[in-house]
Amino acid sequence: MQHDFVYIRDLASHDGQIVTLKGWLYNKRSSKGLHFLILRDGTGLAQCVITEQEVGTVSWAAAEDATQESSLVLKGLVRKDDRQIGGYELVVHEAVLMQRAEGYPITPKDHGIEFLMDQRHLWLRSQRPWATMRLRNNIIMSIHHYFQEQGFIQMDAPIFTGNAVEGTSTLFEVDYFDEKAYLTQSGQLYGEAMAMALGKIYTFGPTFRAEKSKTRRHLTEFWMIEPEMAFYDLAMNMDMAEGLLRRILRDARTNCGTELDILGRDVALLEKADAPFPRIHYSDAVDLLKSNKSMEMLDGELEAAFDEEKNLRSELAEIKKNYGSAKKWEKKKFDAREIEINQLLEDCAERQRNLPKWKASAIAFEWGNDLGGSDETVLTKHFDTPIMVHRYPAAVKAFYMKRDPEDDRLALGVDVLAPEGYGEIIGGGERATDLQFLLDQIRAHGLPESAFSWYLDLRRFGSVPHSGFGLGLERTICWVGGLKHVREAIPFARLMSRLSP
RNA sequence: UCCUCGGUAGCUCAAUGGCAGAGCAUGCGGCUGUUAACCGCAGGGUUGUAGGUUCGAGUCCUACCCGGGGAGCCA
Repeated sequence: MQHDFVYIRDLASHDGQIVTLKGWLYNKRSSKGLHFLILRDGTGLAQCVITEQEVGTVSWAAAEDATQESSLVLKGLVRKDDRQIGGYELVVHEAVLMQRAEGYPITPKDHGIEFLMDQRHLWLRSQRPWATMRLRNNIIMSIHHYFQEQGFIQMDAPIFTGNAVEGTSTLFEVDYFDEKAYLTQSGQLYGEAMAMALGKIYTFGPTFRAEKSKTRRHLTEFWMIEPEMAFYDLAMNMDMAEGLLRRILRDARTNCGTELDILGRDVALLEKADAPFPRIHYSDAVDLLKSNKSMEMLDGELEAAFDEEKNLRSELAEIKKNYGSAKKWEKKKFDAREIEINQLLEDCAERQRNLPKWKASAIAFEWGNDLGGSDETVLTKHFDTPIMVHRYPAAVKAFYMKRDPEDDRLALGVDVLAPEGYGEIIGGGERATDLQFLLDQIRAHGLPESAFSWYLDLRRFGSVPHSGFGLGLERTICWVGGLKHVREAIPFARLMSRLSP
């Protein structure tokens, strides 16, 4: 493709040349007869210097008038400058203002999450979303490469379904030509049919849950990757899941250095996570959860939260004491630090509330329960890598799970829990193969047998051992990128309280 | 649905029950190498809504509305 302009990303290869950049004004700093235009073009940021003496009146007026997010065409000389982020700047010879933006709402200053989510269509232009979307793209490509290189076939499950898969989640109901239909909560059962036809397949598509969950880990619409493999048992399934995650980690570290830097991600933690994942039997997980080691860890963190609060409060008192005699620029610093301290104090208070609850939950935990969110967090705090907890009590898992031949109370399921409190990013397991067992399970779960007749055909005609899992894309992006909320990991998040933009 | 925290200028936040403020953004002025540039001036408010207590309410009480993150459920 021939362009009459170059991208900021490619400036290094145009050192000393006259080029044209097209983009939007990200920020502007000015002095007399001089503007520093920070241009954004989707590939990166570049500082473009324009001097009144060296350009015509039309170009100078364009630079004078340009406001934040105005669209611009800038022609000039590419010059190496080590002070710049990209290492290069543009000495502008000619500037054209395509459109003058007025009142761009996102100023170069802190904003609250609600305001930013209302402006998501514009917020995507900012640095953090820019880095996040590029990381998302990289992770998506890692997933495709990983599966394609092993001969998997990508095929998608339907989005409209006639019945609930597991009978537990709340689904979105839609009118389907006067019939009830639901938006899919999982392509799992269809994936099994496709695996019986093509061997190894994976789906990659949207999934919908109508749960009223207001947390940093939940979306009502999210993207899920669900591989399904014929002739794979639980151990092979776990190998596949671990291989996928470690591939994602490796590719992100190789390809997304700039993005992870913008996101402020501690890359050393990602490096540590790229090591063999411990595989923990449910019973061992219960023991670890209730161990002295866990209790000491929780006590230690609670103590740390109180210590931190004490230090923050004395710093705050110190600031208030010195505020009156401070110079103006010092007061600005004090104000900023005070806001920061207030936020940290809220974090401390939350930990002080949560940690005793987590401890109580761990103490009260009994073999046979499902692991709750806090229990998972406690377990993962013991490790630097994701952990794979396998063989859960069958009672808390879906009807299609195969039972453990060594302990009929257990199902051959596995959850992969990411470190640093990110929690469950994969759920999966080995599927039941016996027709009569599945019929019994469907009845025991109170599910309509008729809806599963096609699924049961998979056991009537050449039933084989098979396994698979579901990977939550946004949760994975959060973990790799060190994000706080899944809503940052998708361009336009759909939440209980948000359908727009 | 429950628990918990919050709602003050366009944005981020201050304000012992006692004159509603700062920074950023915007406008104007100054400054020829700035890195969220800086300096000066100006405009900008029904303190979420409705009641109540009080000489006096942003602040205390009651109800409601909206939002944050946590439980349940899950990826």
